[in-house]
Amino acid sequence: MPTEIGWGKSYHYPRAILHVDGDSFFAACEVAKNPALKGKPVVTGKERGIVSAATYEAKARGVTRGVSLQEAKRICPELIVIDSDYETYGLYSRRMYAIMRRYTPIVEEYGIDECFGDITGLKRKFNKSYEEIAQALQAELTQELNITFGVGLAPNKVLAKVGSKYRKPNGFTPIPLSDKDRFLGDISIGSVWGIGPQTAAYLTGFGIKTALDFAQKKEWWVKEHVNAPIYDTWQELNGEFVFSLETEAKQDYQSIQRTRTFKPSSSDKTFLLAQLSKNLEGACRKARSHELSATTISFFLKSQAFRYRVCELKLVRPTNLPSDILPVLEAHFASVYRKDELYRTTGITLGGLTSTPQVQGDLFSDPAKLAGHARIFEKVDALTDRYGKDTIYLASSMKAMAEEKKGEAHTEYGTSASFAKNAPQRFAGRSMKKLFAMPFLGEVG
DNA sequence: TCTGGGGTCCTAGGACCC
DNA sequence: TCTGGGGTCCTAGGACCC
Repeated sequence: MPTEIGWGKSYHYPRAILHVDGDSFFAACEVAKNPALKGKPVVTGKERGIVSAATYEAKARGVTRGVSLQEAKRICPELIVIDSDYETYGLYSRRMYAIMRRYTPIVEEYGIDECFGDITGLKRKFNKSYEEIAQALQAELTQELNITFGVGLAPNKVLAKVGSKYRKPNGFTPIPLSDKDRFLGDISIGSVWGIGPQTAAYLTGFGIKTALDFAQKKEWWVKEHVNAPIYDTWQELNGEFVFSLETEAKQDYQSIQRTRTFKPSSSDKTFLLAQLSKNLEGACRKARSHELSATTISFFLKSQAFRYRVCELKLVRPTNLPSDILPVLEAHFASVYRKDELYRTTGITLGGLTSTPQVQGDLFSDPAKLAGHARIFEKVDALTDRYGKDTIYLASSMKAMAEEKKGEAHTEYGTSASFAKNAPQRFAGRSMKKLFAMPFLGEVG
């Protein structure tokens, strides 16, 4: 076994994987951005009405993630509540990735507040042990970003994840192969990366309570009782390197989703359609900003009892314009709507994304009209970029905006429910799942 | 954690074909 | 007319992640 010099005991890592995870990242970014907040109980998530992230000062007073702001204020009256600022978080995120890249080019940008790095074989280059490299990285992150990070060092991603969350905040936990069982015995099966509530409950049924219990199961047993991804997780808990690092910065989306939850719940059809219209606007805007077009859409209503009713459709040609999709959505709304049910959430997903073709349309649609719509939404995007979101929105979204925009001036533009007047008949006789949306476009304005 | 929003991937089972 | 066996593709939905 190779030995390492310079950091207490010598440990062997067949592969040296780092995982870095920001402590209370969103809240920490706010404090880093505005040092006057240092030492104070701060939470983010004002716009959502629940706590997204809380500083340790807030946590010390009993504020936890996910509680309503009302409740949080009650627990901690001096609490400072801030709107989420994803632009800033993204900025800090990129700086975190950049610092990791000083040590290795093999970096996976896994999430806004975390990343993996592979430093296998770099001891000579830095003239340091793996542990020392990890600690140097951690120190640089803290110094330069004014945010603390949990750091894990292990032979693979699953174990590195165990390490980064083992001690908080500002923890560093190396998990060498020879020592891993000591750590795995401490953590519940459900807190292993990749094992969610369902799988945890299933495994607990076999008496598996800790990560160690699971790791020690025989391979034949594991193969027989769990699916492939969980089997891979089992292998990593046993020190194998299975999950490789995805170093390509993810650019393309498989799908784009927008959802809205409202209180109180509603069964008002017009209101729900307006919410979906907002969802659609947002999703299409994002698609346009990435030059993507959808070939399928699905939308849903979620009831108070968290029951989903979903409708999925294929589009006859790729598009990223709400004016194309809205009529289709309206035409099929009835398939998910029950008037005696209260709904809490609406949502829409654009799927089958392809890069937007230069010239949209097919043989049967009017190219001039299509180009006109495209131009209108270019203008909409420009206005939105300049003056902010919700500067301008579809008339069909108005009822959704009414509550949020009380008294504020705003602009509306055309495209209304009348688009879809003839739509239902066009689909007569076809089964729900096999419907194809038709490119019926109406006038704008 | 009585529950916000945005994603990805896996798999069973049906449709269709030879 | 009834019967085999096997492959591929797609979809629906489950499960998980941050």
